[in-house]
Amino acid sequence: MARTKDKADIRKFEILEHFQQVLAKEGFEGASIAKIAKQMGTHPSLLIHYFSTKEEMIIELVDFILEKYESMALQKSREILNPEQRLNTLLDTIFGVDWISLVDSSAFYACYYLSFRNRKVKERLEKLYKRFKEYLVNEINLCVSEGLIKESDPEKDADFIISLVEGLSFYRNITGGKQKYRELGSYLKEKALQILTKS
Amino acid sequence: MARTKDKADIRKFEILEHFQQVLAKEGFEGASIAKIAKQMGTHPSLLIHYFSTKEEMIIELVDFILEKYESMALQKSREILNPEQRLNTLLDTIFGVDWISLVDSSAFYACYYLSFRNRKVKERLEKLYKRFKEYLVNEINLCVSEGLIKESDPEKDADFIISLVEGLSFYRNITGGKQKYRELGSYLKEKALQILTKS
Amino acid sequence: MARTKDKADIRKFEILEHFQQVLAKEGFEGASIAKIAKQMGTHPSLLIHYFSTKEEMIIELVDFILEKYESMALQKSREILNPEQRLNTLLDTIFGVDWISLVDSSAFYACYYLSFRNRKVKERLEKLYKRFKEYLVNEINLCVSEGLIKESDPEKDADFIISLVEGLSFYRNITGGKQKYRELGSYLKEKALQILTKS
Amino acid sequence: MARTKDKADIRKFEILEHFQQVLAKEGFEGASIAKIAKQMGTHPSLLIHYFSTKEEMIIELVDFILEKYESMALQKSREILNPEQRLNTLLDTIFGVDWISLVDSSAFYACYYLSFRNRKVKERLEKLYKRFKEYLVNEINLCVSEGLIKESDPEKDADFIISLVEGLSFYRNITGGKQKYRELGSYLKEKALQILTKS
DNA sequence: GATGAATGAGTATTCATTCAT
DNA sequence: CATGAATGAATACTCATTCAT
Repeated sequence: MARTKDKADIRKFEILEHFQQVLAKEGFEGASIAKIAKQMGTHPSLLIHYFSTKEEMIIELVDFILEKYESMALQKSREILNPEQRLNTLLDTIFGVDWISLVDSSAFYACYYLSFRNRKVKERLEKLYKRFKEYLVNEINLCVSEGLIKESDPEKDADFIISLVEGLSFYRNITGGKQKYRELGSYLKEKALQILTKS
Repeated sequence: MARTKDKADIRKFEILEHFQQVLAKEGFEGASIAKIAKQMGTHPSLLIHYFSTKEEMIIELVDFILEKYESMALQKSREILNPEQRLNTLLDTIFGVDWISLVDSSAFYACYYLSFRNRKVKERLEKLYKRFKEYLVNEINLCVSEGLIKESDPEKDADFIISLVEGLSFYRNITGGKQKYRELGSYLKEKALQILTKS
Repeated sequence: MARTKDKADIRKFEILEHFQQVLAKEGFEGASIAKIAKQMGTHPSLLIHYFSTKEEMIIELVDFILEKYESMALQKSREILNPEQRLNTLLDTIFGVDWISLVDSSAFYACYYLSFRNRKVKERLEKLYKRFKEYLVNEINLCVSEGLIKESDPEKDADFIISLVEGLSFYRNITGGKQKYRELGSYLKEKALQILTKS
Repeated sequence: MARTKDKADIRKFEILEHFQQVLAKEGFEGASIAKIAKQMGTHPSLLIHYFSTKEEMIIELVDFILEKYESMALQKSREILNPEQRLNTLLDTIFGVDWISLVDSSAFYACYYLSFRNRKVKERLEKLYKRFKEYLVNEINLCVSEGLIKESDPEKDADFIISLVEGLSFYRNITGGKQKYRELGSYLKEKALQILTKS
């Protein structure tokens, strides 16, 4: 019978949304409490009131961003039973435009860059990728047991796929637009499939 | 008999070195002129004397870092004539530990993250990767003409390799130490070779 | 029953008072936020808290000074009905010591000098003198209708009086003390009266 | 047989010219050595080289400006013998546009404002007006002895004229353009003549 | 729960000036 | 005669945070 979200949570959510916006515009150096407050039309002390510290605010923002990143990621393929279709859909998803576009690239790399100096952030990222890898390993094992993939070191192949996906995402911000990204994405997906199935 | 560097250049170089150090320790938000000066044992005004603006200092730092990144990168394979050995050495280099360790990861991703909001930085990164890609395309074409690689879309395969390399570099900072990196690196290199040579 | 001034206004007033003091002592070049704060026994950031910008602080100071200048200026003569007495009192006031001493000369000329480069300040000064002139024109017209002054171009005569008054004020700061000023003031008043009444 | 100006004097002159320009644009607060140097295309240390101190530079600038102000001022009437014409020409000059336009108003009032806090500057201004007054007293006495002016307190009338002239100059910068100034100038001149000659 | 006054350390940059060349 | 490296204090302003209401 509990209210699922109380007022404070809503407020916090609202603040984090604005934080992310300012972060995207101004980078981590420029994303000050004052600016976030200004954009919200409140006073800096309100933000402190809810998070007590900027450090804390940052940590919660990181969670906020990474949760977004993960939440929608691997839904689609879950219900498909045919292993071939299932693998295909999975790869389509992670090499596709939608996923990467989910989270503002800038915000994601802000977290990544932050992880170099902030242990808590680093831990969160590690967990995220650990879960991602586990998921992939599971999927690969499934394909192996179904005979779709003959021989594989699932651990290494999962790493391979993650590397490829992240490389794509990294490279995207350097070499241009959505169209190029889409093309390269489907090329890489093909290669990943080749490697997995040795075909 | 000309002086290769005059006093100012030496000083600037020195300042940029210290800038990079502080950047690695404190991140972009924390790398203030005052801190850099303090670490050098000088006054902030001296840094301004040489760069007049922090913005300018940052741009020169980006050049400084990216030049380092590029300079040593692709030397080794250049003199090897045997195409098979040559390709092998090239891949060893770019998937190896040394290259990526050349530049402090944090500094490199600082540049990358900066490129989201700073056009000049973005342009510099784009150029860097354009040159990298051109180099790879050349090498692939060479292998094709020598019969080592049978069929290839060199443009796309270059993109593939870069993605894989950058993915490795990205992933490295998340999943742990040098040893793991080395293993994953050589696994990815193998896969890259497989894809190129269809073996 | 409303509070006539809330805390912020009181604080602002206090700050402006101190600003004016420092201005008188150190001139515009020397009147830094830090010095004003120091004299108040507070921190520079507090002043910024209330005015957000030095520019804004200056504008409010100008208003502050000019309002002082205008407020007490033309009160005395207002209630006198006899036109001769009334004109006399008016001239006594504006050529007298009290009025000019009201505002620190230095502060007033600081505003004047500032008006050369600051449009807002210029506009405020223009308004001040426009009102002053209108007031004088009215008075002259009154004297004309009462037969005290026979022929006059009220506009030009108002300009004449203002010029004389401001000339006196200007000249005062150059040629010495109160006593001399008082003498010259009453001499000029006499001449002004002569011109107006053609006697 | 001495060179009338050596190189140093020319350089100093050049510097002071630029100083005045910057002063007009930026006010005293903004007229820094660095900016003057920049506008000249030299280095700050050069200015210091010639004036050793900014204080000194300012004093020399004040002399520079006030000399300009005085130099051309009272030339025209000097050679006229007919006393009526002579007085008339004198008044035309000092109430005319040319004189006041000689020196940039802003620069002149910069000196005036500076005199509040700088004794040396104050002394120089006092001398200037003392000479001005002496000159006027002489002229008035001349007119008296020639019968053109019947009764006068030359000292006070000189003060009267100076007040009027300075009032005009002050008022000008507030109420608008050259045309208005010209009109008011000739009106005030007329009044001055009236007062002097009691006509 | 929210506001805003207050603090004090911090920011990039400018200042006049000194010194060595 | 001129340059420019170097200094150190000063500038306006921003920062995260505390506190009282």
